[in-house]
Amino acid sequence: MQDGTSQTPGHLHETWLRGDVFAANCPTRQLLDRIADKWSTLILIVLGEGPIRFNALKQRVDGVSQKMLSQTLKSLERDGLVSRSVVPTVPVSVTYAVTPLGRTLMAAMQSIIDWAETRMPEVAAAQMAY
Amino acid sequence: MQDGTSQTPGHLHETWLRGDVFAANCPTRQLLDRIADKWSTLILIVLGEGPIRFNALKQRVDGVSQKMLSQTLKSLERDGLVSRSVVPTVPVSVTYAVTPLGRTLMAAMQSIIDWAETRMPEVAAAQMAY
DNA sequence: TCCTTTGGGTATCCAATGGATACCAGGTGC
DNA sequence: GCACCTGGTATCCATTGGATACCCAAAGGA
Repeated sequence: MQDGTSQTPGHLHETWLRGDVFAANCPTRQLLDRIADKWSTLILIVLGEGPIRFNALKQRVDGVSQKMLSQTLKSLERDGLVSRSVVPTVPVSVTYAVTPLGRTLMAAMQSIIDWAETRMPEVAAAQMAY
Repeated sequence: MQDGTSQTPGHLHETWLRGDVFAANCPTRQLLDRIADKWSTLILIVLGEGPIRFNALKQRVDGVSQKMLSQTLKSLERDGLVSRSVVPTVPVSVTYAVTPLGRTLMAAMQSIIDWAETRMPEVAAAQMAY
């Protein structure tokens, strides 16, 4: 099937302005296609506190299923944001950690987190008023 | 069914710790539940360039369906991030704009956009190498 | 010996979400 | 009368996500 919108027959190649988020080849768009889902960001934030094993991570990220945790970690690993290391204990334990690249992304996400902490009450109020 | 924390969507106690992203009542978590989908952020960014009509917006956000555009705009409006104004031209045109609150969110998102523009090549490279 | 537990998953099934398409209102120009 | 505009809804179907069951291999208990 189509990998999302990555194959848009575009008339956009030469003239793409800064911040052309609408175009499928924009880096912001590509980033969002990767991490703008319910779990990726949460997982990254928890991993930011330090390396953690699969089941511990599952407990910290409230509500995530094993399936989605495994799947999301795989995709974060493929993107070079998270590293996976198998420790041959018994039973085998698997530790996940944020890579240096992932850590730079987390730094950028901090302003979003700060916004949420200061402004979410206003959003909640707006929704009540609606 | 041993988890015991599986669902408490409605009422949240005031005892949430700072940065508890794992808990469902954390503000960051709530923000992500609202805007961490494929279209919300893209739509906000395009709206950030100035007020725009429905169909124009649909053309700028490459690949969005009418259904999702309409739905996402509705939810952004409910959250007080976007305003909707019906202009009685003929045919009726509907203009969407970012509210002041929405604009503060966009400011916070700017660091993510900057990250994407500088670091996405590394992500792409990581994926190739995988 | 068999049974259970433990960590880190997969396999399977089913509900919810997203996308494509068709249709609607209602005013305009042809 | 008919097609066409904008800004949507209604409908159908494919994909995604969640719940649950199961798997592997080794340890530990009865």
